[in-house]
Parts: sequence; C-alpha cells; structure tokens
Amino acid sequence: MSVEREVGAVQRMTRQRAALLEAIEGQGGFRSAQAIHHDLRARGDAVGLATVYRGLQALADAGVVDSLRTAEGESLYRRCARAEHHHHLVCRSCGRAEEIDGPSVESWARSVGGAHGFVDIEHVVELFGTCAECRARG
Amino acid sequence: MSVEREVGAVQRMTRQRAALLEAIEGQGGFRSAQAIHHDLRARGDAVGLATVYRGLQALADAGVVDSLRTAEGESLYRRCARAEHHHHLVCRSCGRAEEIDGPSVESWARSVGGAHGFVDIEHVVELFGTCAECRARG
DNA sequence: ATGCGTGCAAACGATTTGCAGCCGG
DNA sequence: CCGGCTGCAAATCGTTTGCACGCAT
Repeated sequence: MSVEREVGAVQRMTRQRAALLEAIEGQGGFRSAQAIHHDLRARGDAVGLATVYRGLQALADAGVVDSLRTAEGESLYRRCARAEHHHHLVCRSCGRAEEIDGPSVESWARSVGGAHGFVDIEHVVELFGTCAECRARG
Repeated sequence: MSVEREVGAVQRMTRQRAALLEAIEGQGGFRSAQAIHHDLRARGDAVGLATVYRGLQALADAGVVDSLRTAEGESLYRRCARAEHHHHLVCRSCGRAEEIDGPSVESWARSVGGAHGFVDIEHVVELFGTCAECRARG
C-alpha cells in the first residue's frame, strides 16, 4: 500500500504534498517540522513552513506519520508503519528511532491507575538515548 | 523540615517568594505557572508573571517542586515530597496527582534500550486519567 | 552598601490562522 | 469552474530575558 494510496483518497496531491511525503519517506528517524522544512528548501522544493505544519498534522491524523513531543515541547514526526499503539526509543543525537511494544508498560499503567481509583488511563512513554552508531562516532 | 529551610539557605526570602511557596503548599495537584499566577493575584498577593516563572524554575531546580509537561507542551508544577526519580498519575480534570514508583518501568526502559544498543537511556513516563472523585461528580 | 530579586515590556520559538490568489480534479 | 491548498504575514501562547529600580541581608 503506497503512501499516495493511503493519503490520496482523502487529500489532493499537490507538488508540495508530494515533496513532503518524499522527504518523510527518505528520513530514518524523528525530525522536527522546522527541520523537514529546511530539508525541503535545501533540496530545492520550495514549500511554505505553514504548509509543512498543515501537511504534517494531516498526515498524523491520517496515521501515516507518528508524532511525539520532546521534553522541550517540540513536535517530531516520522513515517510510521503501524497505526497501533506503541512507543519509541529515539536517539537524541541522530533522531533514529526504534518502535517499541510495551506490553509490560501497558499493563503496569492500567494496574497502577486502577489501584488509585483512576479510570480512562492514558500514558505517555517515550525513551531517549544515544544509539550505538552515534556513541561510536563520539 | 520547612520549605523555608529547604530554600532559604540559597535564596533570599522575599514577599513574593513567600507568597509563591504558600500558594504551592496549598494546592493539591499539578497547576500551570499561569494558573498559580492567577491564584496569587486573586488572593491579593501581587506578583509578576515573570517572577512566578523564575521562582517555579528555581524551586524545581532545588527539588522543592516537581514539574512535568502536558501533551500540549504546558509545564505544570506541584509541591513534591521526594526528590528521587518517580512518575505521576495525574487527574486530567482536577489536577490531583499521585506519585508513582515505576520499578518495573525503570528496568523495562533500561533493558529495551540495551537490546537496541542504546545507552544513556532517559525516559518520560506520565499517566493521565480521571480520579474516582471526579468520576463520581460526573 | 551590595547585588540578588522584581516588574514590565519586549523578545522568543514553535505553531496556528486569516486571507487573497492558485491549481488540481 | 470550484473548493481545497498554498504562501505570507500577522496572531497566539507559553515562557524567557534585558534593564532599571527596590529591598533583603
């Protein structure tokens, strides 16, 4: 299933939308909207910053990309295979990310919440670290 | 050990600092800097917004208050007993919060990180839900 | 006295939005 | 053609910072 197939059905395919998708396809890890915008400009694809934000938001809603927020409050995006709930292990130096299943965390969250009488538990779990490659590179 | 004792040693005790501490002592759950600022003004203690931010930051550094960020990127603060690492279960409707130990999460984070070759693993774990009281109240 | 602490307003950085014109279907 | 899409700039929003003055020590 191509990205065009996933998104095209609901949205118009414009030059900028295509450029955005291509940029996202090409990147390995999580990047900020601003960084993606820079990439596009550098690559010669002139796209407005606002359009990048709007597009990213739409893609996130459509489940094509996954987004998370850094501790500093910046949003990061990344093409994401699965739509189901999962977490990430993000390299703080290169942005490379691994998708993680946290079955133990899921159950932990639910039981802790229940033990305190809380319901409708939502949880935010993100891991940050330095990947082997970046560690080696120094 | 009083708050004055904890903070006074390193910082000057001013009217606004005292007001801020009092406001924080009185509140049960996590509140935003802006909300705390409103409380102070409402109570008659005129304190600048910037001062509230600066004070909160200082208290957080001193380990007197605990801070966390909502999914929307807003910082919330709360008087916090223990300085050690722990997580929170926050009521999304009243801000009431329970401090949580996550031994299982700690080890899970470390092992997952290691399994992927990542080092210096940091983790962000926050739980949000609706507390029993708020659920009852509707 | 000294210089930390404060208030105010301007600065900021990320993100959003209003609006007139453009272009994909 | 028509309505969604875009660019640009102005507007938000939470938070930070520069500066001159005040007050705790």
